[in-house]
Amino acid sequence: MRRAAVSRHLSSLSSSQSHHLNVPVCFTANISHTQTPKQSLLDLIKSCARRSHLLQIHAHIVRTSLVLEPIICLQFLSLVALSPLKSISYSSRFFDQIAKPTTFQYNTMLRAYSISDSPEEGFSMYRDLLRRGLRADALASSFVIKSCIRVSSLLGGIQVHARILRDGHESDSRLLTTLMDLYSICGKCDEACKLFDEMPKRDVVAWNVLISCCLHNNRTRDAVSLFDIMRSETHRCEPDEVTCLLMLQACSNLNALEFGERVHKYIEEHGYDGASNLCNSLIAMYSRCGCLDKAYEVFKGMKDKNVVSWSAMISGLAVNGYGREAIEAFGEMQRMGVLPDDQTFTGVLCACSHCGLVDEGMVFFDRMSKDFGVVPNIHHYGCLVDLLGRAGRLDQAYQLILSMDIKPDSTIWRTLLGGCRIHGHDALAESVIGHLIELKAQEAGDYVLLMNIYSSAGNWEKLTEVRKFMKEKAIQTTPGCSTIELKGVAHEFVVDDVSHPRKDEIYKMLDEINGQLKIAGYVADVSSELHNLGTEEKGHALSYHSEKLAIAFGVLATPPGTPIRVAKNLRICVDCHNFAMALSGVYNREVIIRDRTRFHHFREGRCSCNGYW
DNA sequence: CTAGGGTTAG
Repeated sequence: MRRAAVSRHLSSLSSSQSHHLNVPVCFTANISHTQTPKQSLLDLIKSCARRSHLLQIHAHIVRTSLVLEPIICLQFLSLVALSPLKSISYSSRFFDQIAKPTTFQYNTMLRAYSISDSPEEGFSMYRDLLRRGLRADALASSFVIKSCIRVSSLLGGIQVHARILRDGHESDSRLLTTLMDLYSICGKCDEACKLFDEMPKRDVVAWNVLISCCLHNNRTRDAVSLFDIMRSETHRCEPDEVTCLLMLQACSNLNALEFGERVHKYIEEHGYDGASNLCNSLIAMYSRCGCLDKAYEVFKGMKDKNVVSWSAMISGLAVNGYGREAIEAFGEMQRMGVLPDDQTFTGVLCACSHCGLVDEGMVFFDRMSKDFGVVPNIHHYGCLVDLLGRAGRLDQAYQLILSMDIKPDSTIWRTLLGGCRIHGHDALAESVIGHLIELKAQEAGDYVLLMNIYSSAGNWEKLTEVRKFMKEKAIQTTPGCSTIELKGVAHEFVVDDVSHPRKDEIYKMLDEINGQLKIAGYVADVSSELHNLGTEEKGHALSYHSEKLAIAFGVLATPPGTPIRVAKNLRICVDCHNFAMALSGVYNREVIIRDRTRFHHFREGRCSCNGYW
C-alpha cells in the first residue's frame, strides 16, 4: 500500500462511525475479498510511515478493542519500536497496558531495546519476563545478550548465560555465537574460546567471531593463524567476506604484507573484489604495510569510490610521508563530488602534521567545521596538537588543549608530551604529567618519556626520582615489541629477546652490523637511554632494542637489497632511528619502520622525515 | 499460529 493510500484509509477510518463488526467500512471497501479485515489492518500498520498515522491507528486499535489481539499488538509494537518511526518510549507505554504480554510481545520489546539508546532497559525487561514465570526462549536470550554487549555488561551476560544452560539452549549455535561476542567485547578471550570449543557445530560466523575476538584482544597472530586452521581438512570451513575483512585488519596491525597479499588473492579468487568494504580494507592494509603502490592500484580499480575509500587513500598517503599528495587527493575527492567526513579530516590533518604544514593544518581545521559542518573530535585536536608540538609551538598546543570543548584524554596529553621530548621542554612536560595523573591515566610510557627528557638534559637526580616513584607505584612498562614478516610468517621481538630459534645468528649479525656502522660514523645515541651508566655500557645496552633485533633478522634472512619492513608498537627511539638510517646506506637496504605514530622510510642513509620527527 | 537472533570498511 502506497503512502497516499494509507493516508486515504486513515482519514476515512477516523471519521467512520460504523463499528458493529469492529471493522470500519473503509477497510473492507478497497481491499480484495480474500483478505480478512484483520489482515488489512495489519497491512495498514506495516505500511505506516508517519507519526500522525501511527496515532490514528493507535486510536483505532483502542476504539475497536483490538488491543487484546496479540497479532495486532505485536505488529503495532514492532512498528513503533523497530520501523523508521522508532520510538521506544511510545512502544513501552503501549506494552505496559497489555495485561498479559506473550513471549512474542516480550521479544519484540527486547529486540527493540537491544538496538535502542537505552539497551540496559532490555535487561530489566528480561528480569520482568522471568518474574512473570515466562520462559525466555533462545531469541529472548539473544536480544538480552545484545543489550549486554551494547553496555559491555559482563555480569548481566553471565546471568543470561547461566539461564541459557538451565533452559537447555546450550546447543543453539547462533545463541552461543552471540555469547562469544559478548565475552570477546568484555575482554574474556578464554571464555569465548571455551564456548567455541564446546559448540556442536561451527559455521563461518562462529569462526569470524573467534577471529574478531583474537583481533580485539591483542592476539593478532592467533587471529591470522585461524585463517588456515579453519580451511584445513579437519574443519573445512570456507572463509567469507567478513573473514577477509578481519584478516586484512590483522595484517594491518602486524605489518604482514605477504599474508595480506595472500588474502587479497583469496578475495579475487572468490569474486569478492567487487565489494567496496573489502577494497577499502585492502587500501588501508597496503598503506599501513607501507605498500602505497598496491594501495593505489586497488583504489584506482574501484568503480565507486566512496568517502571511506578516499579517506583510506588520504590517510595512506599521509602516514607514508606523502603529505602534499594527500592534500591533493583531498582536493580531487571534492572535485569528484564526494563529501568529506570526520575521518577524512583526520587524514588531512595527519598529512599536515607529517610534513610540518603548520599553517595549512590550522586552515583545514578551521574550514572543517565552517565549510563542511564537521565537529572537531578528539582525533582532530590530537593531530593539531601533534602538528604544533612537533613544530615547537608547545605553548600554543597546550593552550589549544585547555581551550577544547571536549575533555582531553590521555592520548592527547601524551601527544603533547611527545612534543616536549622532541624540544626538551622539561617544565611543560612536568605539568602534562600532572594532567595525566589527574586523569588517573598515568601509564608507564608517560614516565618513560619524562625520563627521556631528564636523561637528555643530564638531570640524573630527577631521573632517579621518577624511577623510584615508578617502582613504588609498581608501574609496569609496556614492553616494546617489533614484528617483521618473512614468507608470510610474523616474527616478534622484545627488548633483549632470546626466544627466537635463530637468536645466535641474529646477535652475531647485530654485532657485525654495529661494527660496520661504526666505521661509517654511526655513534650510539645514549641521550634517550634511561640508565645513568657509563657511556661504554650504555652503548652496549642500546644494542638490543627490539627494532634492532628485527632489522638484524631481516638482514640475515632476506637476500641483499630486499626492503626490510618492521612494525613497532611504541615510538621508535632516537638511537634506533639513527641506526636504521645508517644501515640503509651501508647495507643498501630500504628500511621501513612503522611505529605508533608514523612511518619512517630509510633509504641511502636518509629518512623520509628529513629531521622533522 | 504470525516474525524476530550472531560476525563486518577508512
